[in-house]
Amino acid sequence: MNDEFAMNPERVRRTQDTFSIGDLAREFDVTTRTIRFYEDQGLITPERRGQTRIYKQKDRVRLKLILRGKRLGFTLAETRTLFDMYDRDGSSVNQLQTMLTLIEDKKAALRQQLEDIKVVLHELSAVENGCRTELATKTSRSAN
Amino acid sequence: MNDEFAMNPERVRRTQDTFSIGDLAREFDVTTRTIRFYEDQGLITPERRGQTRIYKQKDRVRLKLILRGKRLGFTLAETRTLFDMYDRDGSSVNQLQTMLTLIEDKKAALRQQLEDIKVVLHELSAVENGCRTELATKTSRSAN
DNA sequence: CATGAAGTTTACGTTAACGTAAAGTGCGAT
DNA sequence: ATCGCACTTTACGTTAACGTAAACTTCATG
Repeated sequence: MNDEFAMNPERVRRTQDTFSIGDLAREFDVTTRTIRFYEDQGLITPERRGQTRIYKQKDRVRLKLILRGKRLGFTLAETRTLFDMYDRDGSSVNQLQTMLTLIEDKKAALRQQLEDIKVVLHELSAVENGCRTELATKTSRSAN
Repeated sequence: MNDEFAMNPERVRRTQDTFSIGDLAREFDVTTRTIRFYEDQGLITPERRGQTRIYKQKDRVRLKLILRGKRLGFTLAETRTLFDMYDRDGSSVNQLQTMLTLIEDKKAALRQQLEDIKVVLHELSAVENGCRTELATKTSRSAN
């Protein structure tokens, strides 16, 4: 009914199959420097056409995963470990278990952080009350 | 009744009035390097007897305050600002208000962090569930 | 053909709070 | 006199994830 949803590959290009570094930078709102850095760290390995990097869907997905991992608190090294496992054995049970372990660790660390923050918030409130009290004293003294 | 609680200054020394850098390091469980670093940053200014640093109660209190500030998420620079204000005007209302502002900022940041952590914890749980589901699939397949 | 946008490499800079190594001084005790 | 320990200074190293600058190439377009 709507041409926008036609699946005919001759008439509608739903997905690009290659991307420039700039394309990805714009799409994911990161700098090209960042993307090259990820390559440096062995997280992405785009093809080359001469000097120029050619990114394919696989690379795009990886970038998305890296960014997602970051949001979840994974270091680049951790994400790379996961990628490496996937590369060595795409359907590894081991890999999934490693991921689960990693997730558990992160969750434990975050729960600890959460507790710490709560404690510090209370301490800050205590100090705040102390300040207000002292401030009131000084203000009333100067008002006398 | 107990000599340990006698207040006669001739017989019982309740408080030291000077400390070596090692004394303080031990008491607060920091390295001497740390204490010298604080001095470098202008947070403490002990006297000298030749080369040797002589710390007095004032310095000890400051160190305690620095460490407390750290626990509360204050940077050394922020703590220094507070100290500077105190040094210029020991009973400054302004100084208390600065402190209150700082505290409010920290609290706001922490509350934000708290929310972020909660979100990430949920996201992690979601990914975790995804992993478990996939793992179950693979396991059952290999069991068949 | 010149220009400008986008791409490339190399490599040092950033932030915070120290760690660590190197090399020397001071002093009480043996 | 010589240990040995505590103390001193100076200055580079650490961590993570890029930022930034310099200097160059490639390509499409006017």
